[in-house]
Amino acid sequence: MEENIKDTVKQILTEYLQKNGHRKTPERYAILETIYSITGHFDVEGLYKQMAEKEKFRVSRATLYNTIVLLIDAGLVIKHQFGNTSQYERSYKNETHHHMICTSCGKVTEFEDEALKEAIAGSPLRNFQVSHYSLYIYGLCARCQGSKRKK
Amino acid sequence: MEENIKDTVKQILTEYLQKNGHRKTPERYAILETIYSITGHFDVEGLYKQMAEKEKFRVSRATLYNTIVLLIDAGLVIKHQFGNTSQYERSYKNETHHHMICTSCGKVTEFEDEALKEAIAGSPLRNFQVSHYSLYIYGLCARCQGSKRKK
DNA sequence: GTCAGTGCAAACTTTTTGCAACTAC
DNA sequence: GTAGTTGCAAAAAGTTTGCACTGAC
Repeated sequence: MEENIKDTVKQILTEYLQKNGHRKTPERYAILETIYSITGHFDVEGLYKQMAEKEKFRVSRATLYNTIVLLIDAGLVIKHQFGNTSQYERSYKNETHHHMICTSCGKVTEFEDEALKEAIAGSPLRNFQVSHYSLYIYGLCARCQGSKRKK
Repeated sequence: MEENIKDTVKQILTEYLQKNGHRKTPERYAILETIYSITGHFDVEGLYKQMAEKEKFRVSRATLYNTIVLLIDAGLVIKHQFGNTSQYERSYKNETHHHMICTSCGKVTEFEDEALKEAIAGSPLRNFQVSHYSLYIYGLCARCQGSKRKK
């Protein structure tokens, strides 16, 4: 299953690169491979470390930034912005989900809600071609409700 | 009406400061006043300029950052994160709304949808005390749909 | 062989922090 | 008088950019 998805997204990347006159560099495939082995969110620093340590492939931060822009444009990655750093996650075959963010400890929890999804999908947007969306719900997580302390 | 709201939020700030043992400095009230004269979103740089130019009050950027944290904690301001800079907006008596963000030109449009609001409010969150939420819908705005160009 | 892509380091931007001066209490 | 606040400047953190080198085509 997982390998299947990786093959598919590589195929999508290949088509995207060809169509846009970009080169099929090993860096791009290695980055895509690594991203699709990460389940949740990641930021550039985390991706950098993971590639340096777990994968044998070392790429520069600049290339990570460049490549992520490509992957977003290719529809393979989406970008989130909570906290100080940009967070990313793979988007192909990744279930749409929502985010609960604790305003005290910063913990991010994902959840799904079919009714909510339908409500958002059914929202009448005039003259706007939706690609994806993000719902962030802020509040206090269970742990922080008792002790309202700031980190 | 507007003045009424400003008086009310100042009152809320006063109570918040007293309860938490903070001082009632003129900077804090001037910042609150300025924020509540801004209708939409703003970032720290914009707030800084507006205070320097339109208001007679000059405060340092450091104080703006410090004060905004207080105001968020007091429930008078909420924070958004689209684009590179943190965006803020006043939250007292400010209608909950959603955001459409154009992935091509970056334009942010606000809209309201009662059904959506109810769906979000009705979403069953276990062990999470909601304070507020943000829905960001990404896609192409009318202008950018024709010419899919990147800025 | 050519030019897009990469790595590196420097530059930039936004936000945080340390510290001396100030002031609300 | 004395902490809490402010302003400034330096530092930190994240991202972008310039440029020489490399390698995909």
